[in-house]
Amino acid sequence: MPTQKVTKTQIIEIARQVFTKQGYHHTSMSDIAEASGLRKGSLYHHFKGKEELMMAAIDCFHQQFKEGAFSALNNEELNTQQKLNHLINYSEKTYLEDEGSMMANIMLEVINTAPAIANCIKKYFEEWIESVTQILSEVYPPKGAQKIAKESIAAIEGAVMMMQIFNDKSFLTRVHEGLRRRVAQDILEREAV
Amino acid sequence: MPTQKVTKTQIIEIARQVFTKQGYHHTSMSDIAEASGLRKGSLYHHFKGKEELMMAAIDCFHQQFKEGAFSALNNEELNTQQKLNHLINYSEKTYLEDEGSMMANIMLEVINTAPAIANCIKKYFEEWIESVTQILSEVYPPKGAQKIAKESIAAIEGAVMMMQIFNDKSFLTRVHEGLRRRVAQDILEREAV
Amino acid sequence: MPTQKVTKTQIIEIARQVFTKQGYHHTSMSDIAEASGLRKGSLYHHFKGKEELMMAAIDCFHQQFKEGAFSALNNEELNTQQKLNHLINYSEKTYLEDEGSMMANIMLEVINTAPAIANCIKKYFEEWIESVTQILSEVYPPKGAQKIAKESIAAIEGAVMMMQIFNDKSFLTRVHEGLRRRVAQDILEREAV
Amino acid sequence: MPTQKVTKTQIIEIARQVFTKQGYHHTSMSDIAEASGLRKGSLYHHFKGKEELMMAAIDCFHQQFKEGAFSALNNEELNTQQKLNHLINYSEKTYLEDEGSMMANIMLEVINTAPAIANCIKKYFEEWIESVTQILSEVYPPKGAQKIAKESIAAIEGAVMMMQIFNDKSFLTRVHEGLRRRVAQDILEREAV
DNA sequence: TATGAATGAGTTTTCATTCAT
DNA sequence: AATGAATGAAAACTCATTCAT
Repeated sequence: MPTQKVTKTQIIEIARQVFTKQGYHHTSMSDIAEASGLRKGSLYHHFKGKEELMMAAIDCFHQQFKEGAFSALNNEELNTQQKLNHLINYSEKTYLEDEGSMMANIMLEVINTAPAIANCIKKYFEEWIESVTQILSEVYPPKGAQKIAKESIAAIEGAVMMMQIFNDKSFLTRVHEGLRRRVAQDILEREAV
Repeated sequence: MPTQKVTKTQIIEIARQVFTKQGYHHTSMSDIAEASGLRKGSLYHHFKGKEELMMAAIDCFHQQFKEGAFSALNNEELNTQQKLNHLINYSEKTYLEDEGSMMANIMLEVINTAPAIANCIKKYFEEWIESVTQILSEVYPPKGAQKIAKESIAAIEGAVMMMQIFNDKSFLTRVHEGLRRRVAQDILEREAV
Repeated sequence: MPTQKVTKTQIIEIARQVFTKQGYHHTSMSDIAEASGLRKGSLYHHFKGKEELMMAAIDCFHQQFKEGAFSALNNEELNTQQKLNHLINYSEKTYLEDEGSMMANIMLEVINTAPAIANCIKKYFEEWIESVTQILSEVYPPKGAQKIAKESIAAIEGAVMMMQIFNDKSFLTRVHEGLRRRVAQDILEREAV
Repeated sequence: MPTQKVTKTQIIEIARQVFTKQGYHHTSMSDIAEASGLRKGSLYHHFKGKEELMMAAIDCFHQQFKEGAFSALNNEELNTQQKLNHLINYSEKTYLEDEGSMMANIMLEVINTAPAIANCIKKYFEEWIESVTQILSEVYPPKGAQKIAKESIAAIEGAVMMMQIFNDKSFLTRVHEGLRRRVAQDILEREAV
């Protein structure tokens, strides 16, 4: 019937959840339709196709992550350690809540099969690395900063994966705890100099 | 009089490559048939179905990893550090050659959609963790050994993922280099005690 | 307070163009909506459905042809040759402008699939033949008049088709030129008798 | 079931008939499947898609026309008039049997919507014109030969269309009769010179 | 063994149409 | 009048699987 049943934003949020659980290729438009209470055809009123819907879900996550995590970056009231802790805490919270990393899960699936989507996700990781690098540059030399940023994010993604595999959140909490400690220590050392 | 064109082992090896590139759900039996020079129907003489073929590929990889990596475990001529370095080297070599981790790629895809396969892969990771833990137990207390094993493997898998995303092997080489250094240092310290 | 954006007549004219280019079955209501600056749903305020819209376009063309071509029929100031030349000129002009014959294009498509539309178009051709026959009857015996009328119209439609296929207007201009010459000659001969 | 039910050639022949009746866009793969006693999916075992099937039907018709009509061209035992009469007879017979011209019907539908198909059909008309031109060149000057060829073929196609519209075969028989007479007369005149 | 043919269930997508606002 | 949302039916196409040869 012709009145609005679900907003576009709601559909995207639902799609995000379904895609996170089932992956890109194994999620059908029917699945998302059913989950959102619409009929298959109605989805095409809001999105040109499955790919566009997937990218909308990615952009939605990216945007939220930006606002939630990267926002601290430009907050001048926070010192380096506070900024990093904010990022670490936000990352931990998000991945725990989602019980996995949509970005990683989808990425591995589409990297050789859906370049448009892969590109979308790549930008997310680039931006994440870039943000962390930027903060770390306040205490490390540029090259070292980027190296640590890459290492840390890789470690987090690896931990999220293991968390999913073993259904064991300690993988995630430990990496984040480790990062927090490392940051504290390194900053202490720098300041001592 | 149809003579054997491709051996079962060859098919598995080819399937492993295709699955690694394209994932489980996006790889069709046609894809594998084409890649192996057979027709679709012929695959069913060797495997009951797609799932069995996938699991054969997983088992094959698992077996190779076992022989290649875990073998060092029981070699009494090697000391702890040598054993660990062997493991680290083998891991690095394998992931570099495959340009990705089939186990991780497939796992994330099937974890909620194909439990039989997921279980198969889970065992691989369990065994890997177990093996590393065992070696580390020669120098660390049991709890700590397992913790480090989990951390290290998570870090490696995260690095493999990033390597794929950014098409940059340094993610992988750096983690392995880091592990080598850590092992050397830790063992030195223990021995000093 | 929705004010009128496009008149019904304008929609029909636009539909006529789109149908001429793309045919009946391959033209969607969306296509026509888009071309006319309306949304799909709005078309249904003016027409019961696609079929009615198609028939409106046909009727519109038919009406124009009637006024433009057949009008000469009852003009008592014109002699037979002038009437025929008027018809021939109008036909040539119309088909050149439209770069094709909507009536023919649509007819062949719907003849076995949409009888209501087919009937509509059939009437157009009947009327056209009838009109030409009527004029020709002023110089030919009735049977012969109809025969020539049918032949001429068939020749024109065949030429329009070839014009579209080869994107070559000479097919059309030559047939019309041939008809003009034939008319002139035949009438001369009759008068000589 | 896995044994062959219909040959590829039979499918093409059936498709040709269905396409001729219903046109390209309004014929679904289901229609053809049903008409040929196969299931929808099975058609894709023989043809990559609808377009390929359509083109196969076109090629089949083209080939038959070539063998049936154009063959006389190179038969040195026939004189010009005999060759032309063969062509005219074959054309008449074919269009009467098919109760329409698939080539014309489909062409008008796809000319702006499926260029690959349009091109296929265009080649058929080009070849037809070329063949007639070649024979006519034996009695007419080259330019005149081609002009008459084009005119004749356009006239035939127009007549076929009218035959379909009015379900009246006399359109077709008369054009062909006219052509036969014209040929006879022209050749007589030339010989008189 | 190998394969070509067939199939049913499912995929993404299109589309004419309806209707509350 | 206009429109955005919704929908059911059907379109083209895919694919894992079966089986006679």
